[in-house]
Amino acid sequence: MKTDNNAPKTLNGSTAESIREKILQGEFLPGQRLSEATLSESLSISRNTLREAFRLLSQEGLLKHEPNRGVFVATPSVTAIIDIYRARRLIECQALQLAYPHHPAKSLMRDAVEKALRLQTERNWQEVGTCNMEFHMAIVQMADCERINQMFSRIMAEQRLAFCSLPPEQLHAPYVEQNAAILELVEAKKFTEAAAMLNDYLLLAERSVLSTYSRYVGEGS
Amino acid sequence: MKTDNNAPKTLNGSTAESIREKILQGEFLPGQRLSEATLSESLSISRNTLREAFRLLSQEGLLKHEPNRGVFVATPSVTAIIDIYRARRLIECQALQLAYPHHPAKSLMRDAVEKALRLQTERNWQEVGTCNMEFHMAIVQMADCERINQMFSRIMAEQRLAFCSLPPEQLHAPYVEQNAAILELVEAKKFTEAAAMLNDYLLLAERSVLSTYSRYVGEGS
DNA sequence: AATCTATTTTTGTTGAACAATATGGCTCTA
DNA sequence: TAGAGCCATATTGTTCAACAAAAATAGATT
Repeated sequence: MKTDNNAPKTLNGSTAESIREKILQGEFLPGQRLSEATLSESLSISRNTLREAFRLLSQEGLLKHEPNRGVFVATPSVTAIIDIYRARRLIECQALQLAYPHHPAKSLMRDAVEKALRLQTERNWQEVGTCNMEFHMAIVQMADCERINQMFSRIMAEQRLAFCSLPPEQLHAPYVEQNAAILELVEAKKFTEAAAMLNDYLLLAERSVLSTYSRYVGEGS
Repeated sequence: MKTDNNAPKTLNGSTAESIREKILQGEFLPGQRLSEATLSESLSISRNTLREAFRLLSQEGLLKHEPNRGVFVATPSVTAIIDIYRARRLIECQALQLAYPHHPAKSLMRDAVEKALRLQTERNWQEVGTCNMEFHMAIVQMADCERINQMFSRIMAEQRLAFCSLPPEQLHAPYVEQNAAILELVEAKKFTEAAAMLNDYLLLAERSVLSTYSRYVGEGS
């Protein structure tokens, strides 16, 4: 087993990683403008290096680059949320149908569900959300497709960004049991039923997120 | 109708566009190393600007960035081709199943098929290949999902890159009729059958490409 | 209040410089 | 001859200072 040495080897790479983290951690808020002068000084790096990191993150969808105006933390709009859930339904449900009985990702699903159940009793919603993401990431891994995995993790990062503007409380709570139910169907090798349930799950989640979103935020661009 | 002003407004953006074009046109060959000093001089731009363009294209998958070694035109390996076709089957077939009768993308499919049939008689394989790509792009657009469209066009760019190393002759020829048959099923609103046929089509295409590939190229990394 | 102009700020781009890392060739040794 | 270590070289990574170009701001004019 090789150590997955994914650590960035260049300064612009590690800078991108650091900014990515700050965005997902909520330190940089959606819509916020990131000034080259200010940020490069506060990170003690040159403007050029920072700009390279910006290009990396823009292509990932976490930053939005407006020529001659600056880079901004992406602000998921209502249409973006709809689009994200549409992509998720397409990818996740199909991945689940392509699954086979003893796929290694199944244990990842189980781990995620059990961990979520545990953390739910502690009311640790932040971590429950992470488990939920891991669960769905595991579903996608069933398709055994590297490119799909990669695009999906980007989509989930974008969605996580949308959640930043929302109250974290019960957003994930009702879904832990749903995940458990889906896992049960998978373990019973009823892949088609599992996919159908997942589809309903995602439709419901979308409606819930959208209504919460429109209550807390005005309108997306 | 607004003019889709997609033209890059910055030099690093237009540089990326220009390099992208040269890669897809075969001017830059897979595996080739792009020297910062040489390229920046031949394009009459500064190294820093070129590096920003490199970061853009690396994230698109057209270039591979190896820290401290340089950037190389991506070289699709056998495993990459397998992965690409797996992603295509997942996305395209599902998009086709999600289609509805009067979707605007259907006319795009028809245009692509008719144009391909015309160009086929002229033995213009280069353009036939482009039509084939447009046909499959149109299929994906049936899903009405911007993020899926975007990732798919990246995947197709990567595949086109793989085709650069291959003789262009009959790679697309037998598929024009297949596309026409799929279109017919779609127009007859038999979406599930169309998806099934597309799946077979892609499995066959994968086998064909792989055998051609292994005949012309040794082994991927 | 709205428009235009001038000022200021910020981004875009450049060139030179140096540090850090890989490359290639060299010698030395076994 | 094959391989290990070492040096010179080339390339990438990063910084800095400067200026051009575009956008944001403020002020003056109508």
